[in-house]
Amino acid sequence: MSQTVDRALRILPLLAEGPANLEQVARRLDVHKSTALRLLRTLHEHGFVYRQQDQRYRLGARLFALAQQAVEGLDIREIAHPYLLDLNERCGHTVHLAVHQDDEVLYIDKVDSRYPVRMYSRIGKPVAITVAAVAKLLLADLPEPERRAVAERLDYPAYTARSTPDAAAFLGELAAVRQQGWATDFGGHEESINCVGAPVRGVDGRVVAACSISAPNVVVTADRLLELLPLLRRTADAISAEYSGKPQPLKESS
Amino acid sequence: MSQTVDRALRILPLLAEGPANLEQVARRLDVHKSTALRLLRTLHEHGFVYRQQDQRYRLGARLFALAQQAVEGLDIREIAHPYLLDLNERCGHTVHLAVHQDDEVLYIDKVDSRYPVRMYSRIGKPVAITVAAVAKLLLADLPEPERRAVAERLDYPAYTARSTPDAAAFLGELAAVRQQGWATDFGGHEESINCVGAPVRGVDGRVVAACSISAPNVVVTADRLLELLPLLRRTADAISAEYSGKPQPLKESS
DNA sequence: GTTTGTCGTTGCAGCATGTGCAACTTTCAT
DNA sequence: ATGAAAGTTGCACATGCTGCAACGACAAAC
Repeated sequence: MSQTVDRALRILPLLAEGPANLEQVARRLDVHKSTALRLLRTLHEHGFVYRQQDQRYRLGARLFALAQQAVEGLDIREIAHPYLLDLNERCGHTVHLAVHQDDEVLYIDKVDSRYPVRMYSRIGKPVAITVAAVAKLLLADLPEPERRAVAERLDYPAYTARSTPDAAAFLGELAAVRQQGWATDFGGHEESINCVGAPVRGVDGRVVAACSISAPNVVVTADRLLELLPLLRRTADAISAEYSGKPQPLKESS
Repeated sequence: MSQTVDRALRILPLLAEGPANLEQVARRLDVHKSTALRLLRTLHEHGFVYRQQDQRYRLGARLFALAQQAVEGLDIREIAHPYLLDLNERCGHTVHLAVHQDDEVLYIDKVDSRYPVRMYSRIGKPVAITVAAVAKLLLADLPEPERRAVAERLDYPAYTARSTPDAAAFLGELAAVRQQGWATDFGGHEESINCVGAPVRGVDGRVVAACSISAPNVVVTADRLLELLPLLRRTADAISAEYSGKPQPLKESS
């Protein structure tokens, strides 16, 4: 739309390929040297471009700083919330969003079931880390040594007969979860409550959060709950896309 | 320099603080709404800016992708080389540059001593990982569980009486190195050779490489070698700065 | 030491391009 | 329904961007 800005922005991906001097930039933009010079100067003043000793231009630190600041400033909860509402709208069950921090997995958002039977959980409350689907997803993404270290640090309370018994079993389960890209908790925390979860990933592919659908046996069986998996995964992927700033996440596709 | 581009670029840090709508952007740029709209559209077309459901603008994925690509494309060796030459020029000793990969620490560049007595090392050769100063620097920066895992995987050959004896000693040394920001190897590999090293860091502060000065006892004592530490650290910091694309790394200051 | 070539930089005239305005549309709250 | 608030469009004007050509700096070639 704006010719000048358009040209300036085209310089950046060009420099991302590797350093380039003024003439190369001018040629690839198909503009006069002096024009390229002015654009580069402007980019330089803003720190987006940097000039190394041999006078060639490179991408500058500002770019990295910006990207980092933007990532830090992102609030998953804010972004995810409308999607969680929508998911709850479609399936009717309780929906959770959780993140990992300091050896704990915390619920940071929740949309209650529309059915009269609710499950006990609270925003800000640590989840049962050894059994919850969201916890498995978040821990499964850790690098191997750290995953093992955490697993060995944890206690394994026998909430039910189906609770994860020990670190070895937990690590095995994490490997499976990592592999398949989703997780379940069938009565591992409370005998009558089942749960499926899917990961939310950031730009770099790392799992930054996990969301889940939970429902008691009396409302849906585990099998029926699993049928919601595609919907859940689509939702998680949509949140990931928006969180990563992916283009065209607009719902209007006509 | 270029008004249009300048305005467009000022939008980015503004959005890094958090999402903003058209009017807010226009107000902060002190331009008419329609002007801001055109700039945002151009940024949008290039993927630098992204529009979330509530119509507010955010930084887009392109920015992250660019930053990442730029980082990957950076060749430490190419950037560091002139600094290593300069360092060698000033101190006269052998200078090394090393990186960490796959449980090994490799020399990737070397400038030979000006003294007749050379030390044995080759570019591309794995260093003695349990004793070398550069290895300590690179491993000390790993997250705790991984550091421990690596330390326990290693063998601890007794090259000399002063070689690191076992994993516990190594981890202790790594902790100290991490703390002080530099490392030494006094006769741990070859009885008569000493070495000081300093880390090169990337934008995010992580250690991406390490450089060192090595010299045999017959040329300088360990004490004299340590006097070169400030020079070495300045060099490493200069490489870090350029590698991170920091502004004004031009030697002309006046 | 001069010449030649390459590349970055500057000043300027002309007009393409970006600007602000005002009117229109859309969205949302009341 | 009605109004306000925010986004969008078309247009006339002149700002500020463009390309040119000339200059300067530097290095290589002879």
